[in-house]
Amino acid sequence: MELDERKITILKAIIKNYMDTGEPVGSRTISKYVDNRWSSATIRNEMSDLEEMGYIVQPHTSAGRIPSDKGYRFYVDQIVLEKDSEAAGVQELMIKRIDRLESVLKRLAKLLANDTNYAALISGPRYQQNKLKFIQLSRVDEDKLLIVTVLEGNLIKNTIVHVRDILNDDELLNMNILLNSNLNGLTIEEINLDVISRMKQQAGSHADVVDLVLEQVAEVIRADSEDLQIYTSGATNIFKYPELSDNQKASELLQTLEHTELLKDLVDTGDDGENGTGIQVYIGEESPVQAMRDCSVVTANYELGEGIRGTIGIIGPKRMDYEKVLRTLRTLMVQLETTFKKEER
Amino acid sequence: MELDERKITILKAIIKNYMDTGEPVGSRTISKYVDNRWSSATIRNEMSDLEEMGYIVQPHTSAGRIPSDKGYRFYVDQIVLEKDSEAAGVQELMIKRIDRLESVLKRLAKLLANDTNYAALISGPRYQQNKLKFIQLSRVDEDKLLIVTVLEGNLIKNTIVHVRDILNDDELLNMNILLNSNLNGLTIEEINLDVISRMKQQAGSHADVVDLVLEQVAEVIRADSEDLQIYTSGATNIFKYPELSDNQKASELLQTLEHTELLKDLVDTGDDGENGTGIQVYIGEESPVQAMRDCSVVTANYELGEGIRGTIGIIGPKRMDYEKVLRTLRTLMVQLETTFKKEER
DNA sequence: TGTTAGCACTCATCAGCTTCGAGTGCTAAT
DNA sequence: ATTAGCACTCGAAGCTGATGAGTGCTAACA
Repeated sequence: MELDERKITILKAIIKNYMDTGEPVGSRTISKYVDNRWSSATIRNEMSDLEEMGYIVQPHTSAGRIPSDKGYRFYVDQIVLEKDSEAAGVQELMIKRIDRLESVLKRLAKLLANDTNYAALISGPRYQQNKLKFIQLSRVDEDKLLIVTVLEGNLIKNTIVHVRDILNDDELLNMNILLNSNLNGLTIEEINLDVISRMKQQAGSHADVVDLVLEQVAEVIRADSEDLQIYTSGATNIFKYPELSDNQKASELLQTLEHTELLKDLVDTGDDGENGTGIQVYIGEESPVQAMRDCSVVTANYELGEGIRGTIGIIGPKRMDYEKVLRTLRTLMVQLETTFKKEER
Repeated sequence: MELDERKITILKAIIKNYMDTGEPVGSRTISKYVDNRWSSATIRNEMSDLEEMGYIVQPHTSAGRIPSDKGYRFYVDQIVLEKDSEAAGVQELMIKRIDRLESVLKRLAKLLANDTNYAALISGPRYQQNKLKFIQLSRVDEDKLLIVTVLEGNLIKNTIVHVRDILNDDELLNMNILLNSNLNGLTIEEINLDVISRMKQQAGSHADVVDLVLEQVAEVIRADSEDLQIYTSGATNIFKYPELSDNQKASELLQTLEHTELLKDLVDTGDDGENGTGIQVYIGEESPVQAMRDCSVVTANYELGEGIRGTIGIIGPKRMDYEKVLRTLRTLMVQLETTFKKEER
């Protein structure tokens, strides 16, 4: 059987209606929706066909129809196809003054959740190869040193360590020079025994400080590549959609959103999306996360230059407003990139 | 009417039972619970009295009784009274290696939620008066400076700024000396026009760099005192308690836990608790947060020395295991303090 | 041949009803 | 003062029938 013009019109009408109401939609409703172009009986026949073809399903006999995963998939593909070239509409999303990337991401997730009324998820950037850019030792107390480690991509980490061996100002300056001249531009793999022993030799009586610093630096880099940061926001938005908010499902979904380690499958994809936009849509069972099989998930990969990449995602009911979500995500990508570029200037 | 020995025994039995089951408890149950010391009829008379005195309520006629807020209050006061001197039992709570305070707090919240099966809340420390301890400028790129600001209490903030005016190494060194000699030990209020103009004068041709740095420092300090960090964990634990997990209540509670600004009333109290332990128990309506009127909230204030204070809290059903929660929180305080002291050494 | 009107049928939902059992309050006996 | 007994209450659970939205099928129509 072929998906002819009329079937497509009816299918779209069903999906649109279901998106609005969340209720199964019947043949009479559709008949009215298309200005009685066809009677409910005709619609019924077509619906019967559409069901046979797998685009819609009946939750139970003599209820209206709701779109199946395949139906949504068709709809989404249509949208992506039709609207992709269209200029993204102006959004009122505003990213204000930036302090730390982390706080931006958190705020962004909140904005996104508010704007869409779905749950939002955002992963902190992962850095491909962590090259050391800069190390700075400073004394903050008599016996405490502050180690500031700057990695490629201007990722900054601080550590305070206690030292037994107290350096005077000149020694500290020399130590800084020593560290930077030896370590700058190296990845953690490149800091081998050879480098270390050379540094220790140069450090002379303060070799143990070198040890201490290296240990902390290694720690910092490891910690950074290990735990992927994921922030979520608006998780409770799911209560706005009856089909998700029965206790069993809501509980499961919220628990998943709370335990970010369960979400890493969503942000792990280096995939650029089927159409090169970096945007991916998972409908129902397509989702890699078990608890989201009754939802749709839209993810987008952002890239802030220098190989710093992360993911933004929206989790909502299958009847989510794909058009809006896709539009919002696209706009956001652009905004995030420009804002960040301006910041970096 | 007096709360005699028998009434107390019965009241405790009711509360204990209700804590276990979450169901209203009837006279026969209590009669069995006290090894038939009294018959169900006697218990009924006593329960009638207890109800009249306000310690228990009937959710509806011919249901068993459940403790009222006043009943719980009595119970908690008893526990605090009886067990306060007792040495806190050994806890398996372990705080491992510390990197940043923030991550410790997050992990702590998670631990706490797991351990208790209630929702946990933890507020980052607020610093009473933010004195500048140390400022360090470093060049990270040709035209970018890293400003590391260390506040009293070793709170470290990083900012990267773009500079038009490029300093060479010597100038940078001098700028660092200039900044530190003028600003160290000052609170933000103390950085007045006088100080600023003096610094600009000393900076000579690089006065605009001073402006830039001061602006960022002011920003850092303001941001820090403004937004109180609150982390929550285990919010979905509330689904484990039927009396909290109907859709209406669960949704409201989870939304409140998600919007941390609504929680600040819980952590705002400089109060040390009625008995000087820094622990406070809010039962039902006593809670300052509207959405928690069906819960109990236990908060504890921690102090990491140098006026750095924050709050840890547990949110659970009114029938929470107060004894365990109080014990856990007390132990945690001690652990947090010692771990942190060791870290600071 | 495609479209439509009509009709019998299905099934979720809801209100009203009954039954069941846990639990109470009261009274009279111990 | 305590207890046994009994009538009573009320929520929960199950059943019933009415309602109505929606379907599939058939026969008539253009």
